[in-house]
Parts: sequence; structure tokens; C-alpha cells
Amino acid sequence: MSDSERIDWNTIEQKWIKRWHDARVFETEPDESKKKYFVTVAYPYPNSPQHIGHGRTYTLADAHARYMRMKGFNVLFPMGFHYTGTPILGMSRRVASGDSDLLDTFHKIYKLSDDVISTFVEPVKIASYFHSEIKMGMKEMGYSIDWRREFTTIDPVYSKFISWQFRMLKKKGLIVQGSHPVGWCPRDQNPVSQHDTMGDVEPDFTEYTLVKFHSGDKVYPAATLRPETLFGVTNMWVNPETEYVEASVDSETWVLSRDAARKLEFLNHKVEIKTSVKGSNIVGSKLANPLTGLLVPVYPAAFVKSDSGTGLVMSVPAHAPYDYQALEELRVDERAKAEYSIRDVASPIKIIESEGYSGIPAAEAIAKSGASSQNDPRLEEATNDLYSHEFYKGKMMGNTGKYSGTTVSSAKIEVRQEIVQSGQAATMYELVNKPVKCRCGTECVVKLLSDQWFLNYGDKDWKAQVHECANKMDIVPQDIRQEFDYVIDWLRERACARKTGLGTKLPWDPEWIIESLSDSVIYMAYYTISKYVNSGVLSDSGISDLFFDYILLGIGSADAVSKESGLPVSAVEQIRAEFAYFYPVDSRHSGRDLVPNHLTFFIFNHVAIFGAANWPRQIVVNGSVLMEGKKMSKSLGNIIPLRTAIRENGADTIRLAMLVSAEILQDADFSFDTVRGIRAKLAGIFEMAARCAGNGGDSAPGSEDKWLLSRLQRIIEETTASMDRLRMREAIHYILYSLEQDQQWYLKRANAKGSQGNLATLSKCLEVQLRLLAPFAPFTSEEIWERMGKKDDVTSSGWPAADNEAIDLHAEESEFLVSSLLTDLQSIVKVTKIVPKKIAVYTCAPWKKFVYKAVLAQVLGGKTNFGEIMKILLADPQTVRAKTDPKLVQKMMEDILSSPLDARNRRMKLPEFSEGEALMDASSLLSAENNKAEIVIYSEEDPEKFDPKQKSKFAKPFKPAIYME
RNA sequence: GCGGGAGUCGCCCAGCAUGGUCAAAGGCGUAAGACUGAGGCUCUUAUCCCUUAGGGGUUCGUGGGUUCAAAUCCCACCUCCCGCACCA
Repeated sequence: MSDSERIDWNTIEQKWIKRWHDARVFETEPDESKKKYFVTVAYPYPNSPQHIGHGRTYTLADAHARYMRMKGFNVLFPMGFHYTGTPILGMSRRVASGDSDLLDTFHKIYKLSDDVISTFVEPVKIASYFHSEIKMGMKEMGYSIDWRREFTTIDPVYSKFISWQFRMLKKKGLIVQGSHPVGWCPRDQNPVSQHDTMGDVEPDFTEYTLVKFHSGDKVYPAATLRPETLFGVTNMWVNPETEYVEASVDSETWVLSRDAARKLEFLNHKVEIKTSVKGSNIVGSKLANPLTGLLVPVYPAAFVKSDSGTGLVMSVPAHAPYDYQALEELRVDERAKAEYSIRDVASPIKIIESEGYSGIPAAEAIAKSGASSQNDPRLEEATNDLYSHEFYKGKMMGNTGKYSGTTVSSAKIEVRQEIVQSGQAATMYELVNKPVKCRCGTECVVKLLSDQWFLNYGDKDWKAQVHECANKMDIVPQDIRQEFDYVIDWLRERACARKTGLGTKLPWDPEWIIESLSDSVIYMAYYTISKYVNSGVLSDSGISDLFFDYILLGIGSADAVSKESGLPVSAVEQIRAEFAYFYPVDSRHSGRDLVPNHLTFFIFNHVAIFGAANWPRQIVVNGSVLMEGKKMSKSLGNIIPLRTAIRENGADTIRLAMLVSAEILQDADFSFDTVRGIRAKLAGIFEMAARCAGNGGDSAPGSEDKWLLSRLQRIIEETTASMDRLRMREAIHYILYSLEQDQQWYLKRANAKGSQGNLATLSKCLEVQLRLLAPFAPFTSEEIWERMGKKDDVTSSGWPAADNEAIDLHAEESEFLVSSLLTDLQSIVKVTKIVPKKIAVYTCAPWKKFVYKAVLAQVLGGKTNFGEIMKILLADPQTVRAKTDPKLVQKMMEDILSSPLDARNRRMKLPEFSEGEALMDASSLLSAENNKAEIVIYSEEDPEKFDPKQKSKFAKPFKPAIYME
């Protein structure tokens, strides 16, 4: 059993969770004497337990909150729960109907008992169950949340808050009404989304142009995606076997398939079916093309399906592979021609030219695809290829009237506009991935919802302000900023209410419920209010817009609010002051999937409602989590519940493993190898603490102590710089790996001198490490901190600051010299395979140092021209000796250019550095690392030196010469 | 198509903003050694190629360019991933 397994992480965790709770350490009150910092993270939707993937965003936010707290800010980090929306409702229905997929998930993955599941027929029970499950997980993860401010989005006061928000937006003219299409279940009378369908398919539909061909006053509508090809229509297709109907549609008489008539009803047409007509009876008639007025014949075609479009298809053989193929097959089908007395089969009319197609494009596309019949699936491919090719590269030909010469992409829009406006065409929506079945088994359709309410994100002035806000905001990481700018420009009207689901009723039209991405955009403000709801000071009775106007905007007076609500004036003032203190949001964390929606809406709505002083300051976006390199999914069975992972590995381990595997925007790969490694590291820190607490093995501090303490300051500096940019992965590397590496070097040096290291130095290191680690591994840090006998907790010890006094360039240079000498020795041993018994090291002659310094000064000043530098050297008596060995100068330049910038600067600053002393101090290590060889150190100019192979003359500054035997 | 991102030494993944110990961190894997009754634990060392003196050669998607110096800057190209809506 290894040490890491011997530590009882869960007990330590429970102990600190209780302590934090009892001492109320994360309950944040306004405090005018301290700077506030308000961190929020997108609240969870409680329809499942949290898994590892969810943990990343919250852990990042928590580490951020803890870091800022240690930096001395009065940090507020609250949490709420998003009950609003439709998926929970859908789940509840599925429970009621005994959906075996869902029940299976509950039993096998979530391990729920039947008693619990049976309560789930009530949607709120699902939400509240997972709510408490998630909350426990958050506590177990050690999140530093002020739980007094917790709320759900169906709380009565929250509803009032949302009503206020919406009335506000409406007053500002940002909410508009219109109609829009949705996937729809005719039986449930509800919109359907992915969660509501069998097989979890998202209903996907496109907009067709419904072209009204006619014969007399009867309309024969044909649905098309390519209205611009109307000029090339040669005929129509009808399936002779299909049932068509004659129906009154709105005020016209239409002939179309029975299926299509039904679909039109959902698209808000008034449809009344009069008579049934067999397809074969339509074949042979002639219909007028509304755009060109030309009459085209109706031909029979088996490929026409009654439930696709209208059951009538306009045929453009020159540009549609299906049409071309069907036409060619008909041309040689004597039986069909005889049956429907078709004499001359029409010929394709080409109306679009595009690079790469010289003849009839459809024919060429078919040939290229290799398709050979109407039923060949490759025809589909050919269709898509040709369609997109012509859309992007095609031009309308001379036979298209005023559209001649325009691009296909614009002709498509213009033709459509022309015929729709003149009443010769209508719009039809059609599912492209049908059949889509609702979970109730009914086949879904597209429904046009009328009088839908939209948030008008397309509003120009609004957009301009949002850009202004976004430009001022700190977006972390910067890489994602462009994406925000793009989304801001691209957003237009967005439906903000729906007919079902949990949520707040639209205040002026209670048939509608406010949609869940619209009621979750300014709720961060609500955390300053919810505290008073939870404490019993505030309830929904008596409060109205007056209250929110005053608290959130400072409009009106406390007196008026008090009079209306019955709250004491002082309470009203206090709530107002609390909001004023904590707002604006200093940092908002979320996953990158929310960039194109929530995070951008968050900016939009803040800009609309609040003054610029309360606009959010920062957005932090993180990538998702992979499990052992793979996407997490039910089918792979690799979804690990967060609480299970905590129980098995410890919260701190999970926290670190989550943050260390990738930089913030990258996908983080969670792997158990990493977990194991992290756990061992943490156990190592426990061991170090035990060692520091022990009394054996102390020894006097040496030069390596100065070095380690100097390095410690560097690590503090670097870690702080990383944290300020929220580069947490990098920060953890410094804290866990760099620091440990330095400690190891230190111990190696000490051990070689026969000491075990100085306990004061090691303790100092450990203390700093624990403080740096506290935001990431709060349990471990607190526990060890306490075991070290510290009175206060590690959080209140503050974030360490680098101590400039402890930075020791001399010590840094010494160790640097020693370690590069070790590397040189190693490579000599490796190449020569000498087993060294005696090693002589020669430091360079003083004049070389002068030359080095002079060259270094030139290089640091940006001069790298050898001739010029040589001239300067020769002009100075101190360095004139360089003349005897120009090659050496060349070599020094190379040395300098290939040394790190901080080493160059350090050497420039170091007034006197004795390589001999440094090497003497480390001779024990040099020997220990080299077969316990005898180490002798000379100056190059020492007349008494031992130098059998004349190596000493190769000595250079910071690069002593070596002889070994 | 539009928009965004990525391509690094067996694999994963840093580095690129601010060009210079970058043959390129860390982890995994692999090899040897230590520990152990034995290890799947842990620790140490090695891990592009060549080299009997600290050296040299060739690498960071491909091809050019800028520079004393390029994984890093510029141009072109190839390949892959993600988003494109009313859904949390």
C-alpha cells in the first residue's frame, strides 16, 4: 500500500467542509473597507447528477474565487439552480409513460431507487432531487460558495424579478412579435426538440418556396428549394398511384396530395378538402408556370412521394439530376407513354451556366456520380453537389429575362421575393430528416407558431452598445473574443417565450412562458436579493416593479418601496446597498458551448437593462472534458458521476487533475493516470510536511539554501503572473512540478555535503507551496497547514508575495554553473565511456571575463556584428588581448546568443562572480554524481595546475574547461 | 458557404502574444537500475540520428519569405475539428 492510499482523504474533506460551514467562511457580506470581487458561473440545469465534465467550469471558477480571496478581495461566489425549461418536463412525461430507456438510465447509471423515481412524474421533484444531488457534490468538491444566496428559477420572487426584466425590455422596444416555424407534435400539441423525440433527433426543417402552377383557377402548388430554376421547368411530376385532393386553401382552390393538405393546416392555412383525385387523373394535363406563363405537361413519376412537399414536383431536368434521370427513363418507356398518351417527351432547358459544366449540368453530374437509375442513391449526391456548385458559382443565362447575368445565389432570393410578393408563391416548411417521431409515437410536423414573441437582438443601437461593452470587457482567453464579435453581429430575433415548460409567465400575455435562455441572463443581480428571501426578510407578496426599479437601478425611493411592500425602509436600503456594493459582475465563467447563446445574451441583456457602470467586466470561457481521450457519452458508458469520483480519488485530486491537463480553452483530457500522478504528488507534500515537523536531519544552511529561497521567489512571481491571466494549468505546474524539481536539486546538493537539508528552508518552501496550492487543493492545504501548527487557516494567510530581499543572483548563477558543468561532464562520459577517477576543472583567466562582459554588453545592446565588436574590444586596453584569440570571441558570442535571456541579464548585473568558489562549494556533488571521482579545481593561470592534456586553455567564462581520467 | 480553432520529437499535450539553453517542459508509453518475498506500487536514469572530450546533423502539417537568429513573424497551400439558432 502506498502512502497516497494510506491518507484518508474523505475524512479530511468532511472535516473541512464542516469547519467552513460552521465558521461561515464563504458567507460574504458587503464591506466598504475591502474591494469586492463578484465571481459567477452558469448555474446548473438539474436534470441529472453532475459528472466529471460538469466539474471543470465550477472548479475553475472556485479556484478563481479562492485566489481572489487570498489576494485580499471580498469575494462573493454564489450559486443558483435553473429549473426553467422543457427537458425536465419531457423527462417527467417519459417517467409517467414508463420509458424504458430513461428508467434504465435512472437505475443503472444514476443508481436511483424506484421510490425516488416514482416521484418523478412531478417535474419539480426531478429538479429538486438533482438539485440537492448537485449541491452535495459541489460541497464535496470544496466549492467556496455562499449558500445563503441559493435560489431556483421558479421561486416566486425570482418570477417577479423576471417579469420586471421583461417589462423593462418591452418598454425599451426590444421585444417584438412575429411568427416562426417549429417542430411540432400534433398529438401533444407541443413543440418538440431533441429531448422529446424518439432516438433524440433534433427536428430539422428547411424553407421551401411553394410555386403556384395553375390550370384555370385551380392552383397546383409545387414545393422547391430552387425558385430560380423556374425558368427551366419543362414539365411537372405526379405520382399516378397517389391520392390527391382538391381543397379550398385560404380563398383558392388547390390540388395537392392529401398528406400535403394536412401539413398546410399546421402552417396556418385554412384548408377544407373537397374531393379526392387520383394522381393518374392529373397526369396529362397542362399547367401554367406562374413566372413565365408557359404551359408544361404533367408526367407520371414513381419517385414522387405524397408526403414530400406537395406531391407535385416541378421538373427542371437541366439542373436537377432526379428530373433528368426520370425524364430520360420516360423517354424510352413506351408503355407509360402510351398509357398517358405522351407523344414527345420534353427536352431540358438550360438556364444556369457555371464553370466546369458545358452541356446539360444535370446529365454531367449524373455521369460523374455514376448513377444509373432513379433509385440510385448516388443521385442524391449528384443533386447536392450540383446544387451547391451552382449556388456558389453559377450565373443565370440569357433566357432568364431580367435575371440574366446575376448570380444564382442572388437570383434565388430575388425570384422568390418576386413571386411571393405577387401571390404566385407561398412558403412551406418541411422536415428534412423525417420521419421524426415524438416520444409519444406520433409523427412530427412543422408548425408555424404565430404571434411568437422575440427578443430583438437584431436591433442596431442595441448591437452597437453590446459591442462597446464587449470591447471594454476582459475576455479570457483573448482567442475567443472574435467569436463573440461575430455572434453579436449575427444574432437577430430570438424567440423568448414558449407554450410549455417550467418558468415565468410572460407578464402581458400569460399564455406564454418565458423561455429559459431568456430568464437566465441577468440573474447574477438576483444573488444580492435572494439572500433576503432566504432569511425571511423578503417575500413575493407586496413587491412589484417598484422594488426592482429601486434595488437594481436606483430609480424611485426606499420610502415608496417600503410603503408598497411593507418592508422597513432600512431593509430596503440595505438590499439596495448590497446590490450597489457587489454589482457589476467581475467575472463570469462558463463552458465554450455557451458562447453563441447564453454568454452573448448575458452581455446583451446587461447592456439593455443596466447602466454602463454595471456592465459585466470579464468573461472566462473553458473547453470541455474528455474521458481518457474520448468524448463522454452514455453509449460509451464513460460518464463518471462527480460524487463517485470524489469518493474514490479525493476532491483535491479531482480538482487538480481537471485543471492540469489542458489550458483553459482546450479540451481537457481526464485520465486516471493523471489522477494517480496527482494523488502521489499530494501525498508527497504530506510527507514533506511530516519531515519538516520531525526533528531529525536538520543542518546548517548553505549556499544551496540561498538558492532555493531565491528560486522560491521566482516561483511565486511566475505563479502569480499565471494566475492573473487565469492560466491555471501553468500555475499548477509551477506549484507542483517546478517547485518540486528545485527541492530535489536542493536535497541533492545538501545530501552530497552530508546533510539532510535545512528544516527552516524546507518549511519555508512548504508554507509557500501550501499557500499557492490553496485555491486548487483547499483540503490538502488546510489540513497540512493545520498540522504545521498554524493558527489561522491558509486562506487567511493570503497569497504570498515575492520577497525581493531573498532573490540572490549570485546563488542562482552558482547553481546554474554547477548544473551546466554536470551536464558537460555527463556528455563527456557518455561519449568517451571514461569511468572518471579524477576530474580537473579549470576556470578561465581574468582577461577572458573582461572580454566576455564587453561582448555581452554589446549583444544586450543589440549589436551582433562580429567585426564591430572586435573593433571595440581592441580599442580598450582591458580587452585588447582578444586579438590573440579572435576565435574565442566568436565562440563567446555564440555562447551568449544561445544562453537564456535571464542568464544574460543576470551575468550583466553580477559584479563579481567567482566560479572557483561556486565549484568548490559543489565539489562534493560533482564527485557524488561522477563515480566519487576526485575533484580538483584550478584557475587556467595557476602555474601549479594539474593539466596533462593542455585542456585548461579552453576555459571560458561560465564554461570551465574539463579534464578527466 | 460563413465564422472560429487546430496540425509539435511513439501517443497526449505545453511553447507561438513579447523570435535567442528550443532537440523543444510535463504526462503516458518504452528500456535499464533501485526498492520489494514478488510486483501491476514507488523512486532514479535514459528515450530524434551520428560521435572515444563537453561536438555535429536533421526536426515542430507543406512550400516560400523576413532575420545574425524562426516551432514562434509574414505569404501561399494541404488536412482535421467545432458553431451556424430558438435548445439546455
